[in-house]
Amino acid sequence: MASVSSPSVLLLVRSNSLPSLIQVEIEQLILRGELAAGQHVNESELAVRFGTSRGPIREALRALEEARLVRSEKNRGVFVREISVDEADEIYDIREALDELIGQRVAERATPEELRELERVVEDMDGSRELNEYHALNLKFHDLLVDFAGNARLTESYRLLTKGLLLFRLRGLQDGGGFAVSNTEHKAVVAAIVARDGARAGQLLRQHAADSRARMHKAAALDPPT
Amino acid sequence: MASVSSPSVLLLVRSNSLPSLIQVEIEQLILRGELAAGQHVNESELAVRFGTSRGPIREALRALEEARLVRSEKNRGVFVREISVDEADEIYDIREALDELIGQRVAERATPEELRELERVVEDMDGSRELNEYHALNLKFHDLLVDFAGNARLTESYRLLTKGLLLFRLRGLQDGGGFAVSNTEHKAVVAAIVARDGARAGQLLRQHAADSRARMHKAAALDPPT
DNA sequence: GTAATGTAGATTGTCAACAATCTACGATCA
DNA sequence: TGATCGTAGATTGTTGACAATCTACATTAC
Repeated sequence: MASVSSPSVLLLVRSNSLPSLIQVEIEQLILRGELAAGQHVNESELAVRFGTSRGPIREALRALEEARLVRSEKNRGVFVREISVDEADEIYDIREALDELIGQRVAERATPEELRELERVVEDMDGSRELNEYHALNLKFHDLLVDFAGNARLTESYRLLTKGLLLFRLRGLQDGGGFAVSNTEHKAVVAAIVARDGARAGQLLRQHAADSRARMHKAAALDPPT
Repeated sequence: MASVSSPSVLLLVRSNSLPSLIQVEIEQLILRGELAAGQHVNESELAVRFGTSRGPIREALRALEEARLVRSEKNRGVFVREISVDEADEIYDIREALDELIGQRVAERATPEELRELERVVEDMDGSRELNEYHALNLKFHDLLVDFAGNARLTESYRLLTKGLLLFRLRGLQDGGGFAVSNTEHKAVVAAIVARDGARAGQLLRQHAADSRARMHKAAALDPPT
């Protein structure tokens, strides 16, 4: 059943086009693993699911292909992309550079209110005892950071890379097999930001990304080598 | 006339899908300025031009929208994107970070043969007296650098950003009004790379991008403030 | 038993037509 | 004169149908 969640759907359909709505919907399907990595995506199936014809579906899939979330083989259709360790490494190379940039910029330009918001999230993580909650807060923390960097295009690029990485994690392994992400690193980053030490904040955030990469490698080593 | 340039077109049509071919074709139209920034893109017009129906055209346009080369307004169609100075600045923020990464990586991993190729291009630029030739060599120089960084995803991201910038330049102004790009900077970069000094190569390449940004600002200041 | 061949069903690629919406321009009225 | 309304043409949004291609399975030949 094509569940319609929001109450004011009409407003969305007025401003956003149908293909773009379908695009985010399929993206959610992929990111939640309902469409597994490597799986073939059936156009007609999606069409009946969303109650449209195949046209808008195909347009959405083209956009997702450009976003590198799916790949397309002529006359065979589109497949959910699966990311190898090497490709994840490539993404991490870029992400580390962007994280450094983010740290610098946030330290330089975050408003006092934004600083408080960052501190609050880190405190909440400290108090969190549940894995899901902790994970959500962690995502939120990094989301806030990019936003506070005050560069829309940077946000866009960063989110795109992150989605690619998520695609890898959904391949089965979960962040180093546990929730090893220590909150002490987050605290150090926030401290540097509050101190307006851009260089240090950038350095710490880059290292944070590097640690995440290391956890990925550790998890991949325990796994069937694809 | 839909000019068919290559002799082995059939091979291309066998492997690549029609929409993806149309996508690069439209992209060329935009990047060459035949479709001017801000201009409305007519689907039917392109359809007859490429000898297809509107379906594949629309798919290609969706991909170009995701690549941020066009924007789309519901029921009004798609328009070639126009980049403001602020947006170009955002892109330059990212590009500087990536250029530093590129410099580092190339210094660390370029093969002797690749080093020679870089040196050759810089020499050719020295000998060049024509603006077009110099410009083409300059583009080639930076293209080689990303390639030699040995990270496909980085290449992809970098090229995407560069296209966005090109979109800005085509708004009328040409690279600081002249060809101010001094070759001495290129030589310094290559020297650092040959010396395998990654840190310095990265720093120099970042500075090179920053200079390019400065030229853009200079040109924008002479222009009607959009 | 295995490999090659052939066929049926399913899926993608493309198209042409129709409905919905927008835009430009002229008519009408105060 | 100026503003409002309404209509005609053009353009986009979406659909259903058809052709081309692929995939899986059964049949045949060796």
